[in-house]
Amino acid sequence: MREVRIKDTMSGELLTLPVEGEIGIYACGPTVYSRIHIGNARPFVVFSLLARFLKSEGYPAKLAINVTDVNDKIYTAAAERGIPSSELAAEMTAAYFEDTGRLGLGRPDAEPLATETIGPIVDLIATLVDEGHAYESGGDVYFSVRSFDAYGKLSHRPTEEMEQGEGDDAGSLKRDPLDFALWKTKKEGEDTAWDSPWGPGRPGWHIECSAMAEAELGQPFTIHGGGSDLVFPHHENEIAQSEAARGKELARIWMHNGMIETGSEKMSKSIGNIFQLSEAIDRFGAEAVVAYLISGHYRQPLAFGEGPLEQAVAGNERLRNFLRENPPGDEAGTEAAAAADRFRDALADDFNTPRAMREAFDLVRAANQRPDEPALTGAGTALAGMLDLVGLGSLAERGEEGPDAAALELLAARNQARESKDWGRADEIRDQLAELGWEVRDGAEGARLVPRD
RNA sequence: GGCGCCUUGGCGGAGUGGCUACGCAGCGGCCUGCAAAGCCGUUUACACCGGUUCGACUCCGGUAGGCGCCUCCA
Repeated sequence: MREVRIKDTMSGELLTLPVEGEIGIYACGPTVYSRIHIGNARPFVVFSLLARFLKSEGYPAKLAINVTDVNDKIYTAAAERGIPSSELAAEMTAAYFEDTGRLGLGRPDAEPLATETIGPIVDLIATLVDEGHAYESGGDVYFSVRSFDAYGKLSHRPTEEMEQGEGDDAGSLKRDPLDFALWKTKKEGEDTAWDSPWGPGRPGWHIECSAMAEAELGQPFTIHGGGSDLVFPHHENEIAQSEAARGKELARIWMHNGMIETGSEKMSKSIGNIFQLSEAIDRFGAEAVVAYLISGHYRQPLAFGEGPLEQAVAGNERLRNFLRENPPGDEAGTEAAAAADRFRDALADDFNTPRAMREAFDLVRAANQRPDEPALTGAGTALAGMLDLVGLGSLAERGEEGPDAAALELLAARNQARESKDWGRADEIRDQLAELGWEVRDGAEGARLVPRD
């Protein structure tokens, strides 16, 4: 079990994960009012792979990624389409599961829905009211920010000059402009509501995460993550709610991923420069999308464009080619094993995926340079193990189907043509094979057929 | 205006006080009937100006430009 360090947003320091007890990880998932874009996919990939790595190191990690399925935006989007908001939310939740499922990374250990956590949400709000950290006003319930002294400790903002709301007209109901809604009374045109001690309504934006995180992971848990745009106000407010209610820390480490940018501007549904995850997978494939998302350090912004995606495709092809020639199986030699070790070291050091990938590519080059080096036997085994850790294990999988009889026949005919040095005929057959989806590679041991993309 | 971050070679993107990141693309070469794959070489990368230092891309200060959050947002 390696010592794993993660940069904590709150303290700005690298903190070491505890070796005792469960590693609870909560990452904020999407609000499902439309299909998710590739920026939304970044935390899903980062935290899924982090949990996978920790488990492989022997840490008892549990990953929870929520779905926020009740929200103003959902009402608005549903009204535009003229369908019930619950129907839109269900549709988009299903789309989210499908789109992220196509990444081939499996599912998080828990994926709670806000609408299925209403009980704990109401209880949490009631506690805050009882403790004097929240108050009812006109059927709404607001959190009293000034009742929580530590407010601002995550985002390091002075409480002066702050004002928040969800674009509604609740201003007059608040005692203080800093306060934010925990519970919103049912309004005209809204088609979902739950009973509560303050009348029918629905949760505010931040409270659902506090409740779901506690329900799934207890409090405190180890890592709370999400996009860097959630630091304020979302995560700041989660801290205020949870810590004011329970009198103890919410999470030990705050881990935030950087934004994906198009033309140096962040990808955002409200800006409209979005690229849907499903579209990216359709065009470049899941492996390329995953490779792209781990091509930069999780905390840094990542440039988006066709170039980077195409580069990911090409890089994957290099790895796949190597694995075709060096299929996993043999036990890894010392040098190959050392590369795998450094790969894991990089991941243990603030989850540095680009540095880890360097080890993968370095290993490929070394093994290609010195194919007879004993220390590099089993390089394919080592490489496949590394790639599996970052969700690219499929690069090691052999094509599901070998060449069919027709292709083999053509290949044999081409071999004959080559023997008689009938190059024209040989090239002609090569073109025919290409049309059948096979690329011919002539090597020392004869010609091979490799599936074309 | 407040808080924080960034500026690396054609592109993406790591990293370190003195040593080739890596990948993609281009160019040249090796191999090859040709091609593919692979290998080698290559295009003198670290925004600018000062400072600290024997030595800075890597630390400090400033300048310019850019970004994020402060309103919904991964």
